[in-house]
Amino acid sequence: VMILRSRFLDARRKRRNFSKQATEILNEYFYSHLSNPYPSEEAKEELAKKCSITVSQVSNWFGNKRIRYKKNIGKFQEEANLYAAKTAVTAAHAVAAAVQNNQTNSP
Amino acid sequence: LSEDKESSCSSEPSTLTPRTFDWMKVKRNPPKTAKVSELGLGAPGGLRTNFTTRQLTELEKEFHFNKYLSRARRVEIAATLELNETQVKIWFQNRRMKQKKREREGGRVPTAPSGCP
DNA sequence: AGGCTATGATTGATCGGCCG
DNA sequence: TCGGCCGATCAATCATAGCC
Repeated sequence: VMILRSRFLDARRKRRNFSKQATEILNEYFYSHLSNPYPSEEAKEELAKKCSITVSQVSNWFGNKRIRYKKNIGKFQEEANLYAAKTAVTAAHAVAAAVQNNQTNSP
Repeated sequence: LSEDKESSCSSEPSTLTPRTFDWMKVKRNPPKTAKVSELGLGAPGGLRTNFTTRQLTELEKEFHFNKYLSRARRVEIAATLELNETQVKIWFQNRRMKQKKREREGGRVPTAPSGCP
């Protein structure tokens, strides 16, 4: 019953962790959409391209992330705040840029 | 483009507190494989059945013959492999999706040119 | 080296929507 | 109204990667 588990010791074997930056991009999306972390097919394709991984891998990543996040929210608290702060900063920059742009364009 | 407006948290607009959204509460009903106080048989109720190598081999063989099953064929296979018709039906459905996924992923794009140890 | 956690992939089964 | 299929997702598990 046990030895037969080698059913297909398959592709699952050689697993490679995604690059640090890819994980960064995925986490940024996840936490900036924490209220509904379900990227559309188009969004997945875009993320896949940015991360240099396949759309399926993006789906797997979100699937695993959602399940593991809700399984133990506390364990991700730190990470959540980290990315929340990060997106807040980029948002601030965007606003600043917009204001700057507004002043130079509407005399 | 539409966006999220989901809620159902406790309250607090606390800026730095992720909150609990509905998707985090989603719970799937346990598998109703066969029963829950059914006729005799010790069919596990609420557990993910583990298909044997024999069952998978037969299902795979049948799949390469037909991607879709007729009612009759399904009954036949279910009996032969000792599975419910539903399990056979679901297996074929999942198998078709897997097939499509492979074809779609056939010509990949993932930039992964790495050295070979 | 040995153990434990993090993580990507797999897969039986569920959910909601569509269709004949 | 009923059952099958699709597409997405869930949830549990596998096997490995990586840190200590």
